[in-house]
Amino acid sequence: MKLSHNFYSKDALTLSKDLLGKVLVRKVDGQVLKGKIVETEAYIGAIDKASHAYGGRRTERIEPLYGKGGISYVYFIYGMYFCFNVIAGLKDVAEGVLIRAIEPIEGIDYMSQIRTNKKPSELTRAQLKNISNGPSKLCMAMKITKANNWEDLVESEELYIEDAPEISEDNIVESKRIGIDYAEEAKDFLWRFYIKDNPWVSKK
DNA sequence: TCACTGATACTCT
DNA sequence: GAGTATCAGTGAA
Repeated sequence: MKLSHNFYSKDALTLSKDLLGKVLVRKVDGQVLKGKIVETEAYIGAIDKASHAYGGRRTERIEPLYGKGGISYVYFIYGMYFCFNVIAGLKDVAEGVLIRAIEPIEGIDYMSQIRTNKKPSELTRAQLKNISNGPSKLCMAMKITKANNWEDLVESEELYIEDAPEISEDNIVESKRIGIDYAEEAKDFLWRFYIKDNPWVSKK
């Protein structure tokens, strides 16, 4: 079942944990691609130097962050890559959750084709994980681009998140976030969450 | 398996 | 013009 607006109407930290184990669904080119969310990061604009919206900054690029919960925010980074975020909270509150890694469930053949031009059976274990164990990798695997920016995950039929059994607290690991060394004290916030012992997590 | 580094283009100052 | 919420390739063990 597709998650409702209600699910997203909470703060980013809670949503980050709640999203673990849920299933990201992408329909593209007549294919159905599904992946279990295994790693997330919270970004809270008001207090977080690592957030694009820190200190109330508001530009056209980050405008989706201020939108209502449940819309997508896809941004371009390092000249080559996309990252996919889910917006949390209410309108005009800049909170979001970065999806860092997924575990492919359905459409693996197609994702493998996109990423390596080979069938999954031809890949080594390492290559198989490499399909989606990182924020930009999962975007490539699922063909998420800037065209999917500002998409409503509750209304859309091409990009949404399905409900799945909750992950127990015991299996959620909190950790420091990644790739934000410039953010001073904010880089030490334990705002990254991942599913314990899941091989698809980008970094332990 | 791990550490290091270049690629690359979009956004804000 | 500078900086960036990253990745793939390389080389050494």
